[in-house]
Amino acid sequence: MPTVPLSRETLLPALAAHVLEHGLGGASLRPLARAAGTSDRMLIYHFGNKETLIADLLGYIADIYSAALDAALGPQRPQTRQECLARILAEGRKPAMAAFLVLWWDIVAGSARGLPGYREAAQAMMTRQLAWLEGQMPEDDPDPAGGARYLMTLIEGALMLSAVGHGETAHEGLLASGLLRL
Amino acid sequence: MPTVPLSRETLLPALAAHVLEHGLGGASLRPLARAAGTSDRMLIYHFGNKETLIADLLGYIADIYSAALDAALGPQRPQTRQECLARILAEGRKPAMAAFLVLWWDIVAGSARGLPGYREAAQAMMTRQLAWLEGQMPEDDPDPAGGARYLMTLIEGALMLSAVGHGETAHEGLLASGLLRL
DNA sequence: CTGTCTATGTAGCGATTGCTACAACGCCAG
DNA sequence: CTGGCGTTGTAGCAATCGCTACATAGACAG
Repeated sequence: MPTVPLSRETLLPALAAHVLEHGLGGASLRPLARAAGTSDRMLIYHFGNKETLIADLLGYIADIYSAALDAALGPQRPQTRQECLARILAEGRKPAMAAFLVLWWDIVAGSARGLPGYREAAQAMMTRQLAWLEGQMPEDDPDPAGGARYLMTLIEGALMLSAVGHGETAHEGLLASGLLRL
Repeated sequence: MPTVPLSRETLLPALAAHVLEHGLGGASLRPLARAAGTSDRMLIYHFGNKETLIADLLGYIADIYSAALDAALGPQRPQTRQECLARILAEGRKPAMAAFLVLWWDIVAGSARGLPGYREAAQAMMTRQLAWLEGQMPEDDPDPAGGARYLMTLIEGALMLSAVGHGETAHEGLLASGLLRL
């Protein structure tokens, strides 16, 4: 079999798969290299140092996240905000999203702490998600921009509460808001 | 000067101060010990191993967080949900909360990843915050329990968006929700 | 053929990791 | 006085960390 040439681009998918499974915190060069079928020596050679490797990796992950979002998006718009919210929450409950979400909180934590590259990647993902959400707002919505931001705030809050075992709290809150029907 | 005896209880405040400044990710025994004026040797002696040290530390942090919440709570109740939300958001913007929030995202990430002790601590803090929020709901509120959960979801969403540089998005969303006045 | 440039393997550096073996200290019971 | 018990210091372990020096191999230009 022909061996593909190593480069940033060919390495990034395997690296992304590794951090999706094992997280960013414990991501050290040798395990990352093993996952990509190469050596720590070559990771440094191609990326210069670990910091830019992680930054590049986060950028790549932001890209594939956007692509996944586009793929998951059906062409049909919801008729109401309630339907829009319910559809997105259902998306977040899919098993394929679970690994992404776990990694997401690593990125949020890194962003809050100011680690290089984290905030840019997190911001890019949120910007993309916001644009997607705006496009998903009902056609007759009186304030699609504001509504999308409102839904976004609720969604992220619900995700966070779920991450700490308070999913039920978020669910009850959404019910009380009238945006979720029983 | 009399040296205070070392124990879990006397060590935890110094350890908490250290992780508040430097985070949980890079918290290793020797720096922790230095911050507490002792040695890694003694940390293991008193806590058994690092895992239970971190778990105990998270429990302690959850406690001081609750105490800080109680201290910040004025006896007067807000008259409206809007006032309640505004007051809490203002609380979250205080500089003293900044270090706490950075650490908080570490805890959320650990909880999402299933690290031992993280979910319990995060859940405890959220439970406490929810109880506090319920007590803060206006006296004539038609649904204090649901309203508190609704506000909580919005608040946590706003905090998360702020952590990734989308504070403006959350602000506009809250304005659109009608819960925040200009 | 020769030189140069890119890509890669091998080996190792000094630092740090969580943790432990061993000895010594002070205390209090007998 | 003695012996055990709880506490602490010193030293060190094997493993891992990010990174580098050095040699080598192949491709390609002159």
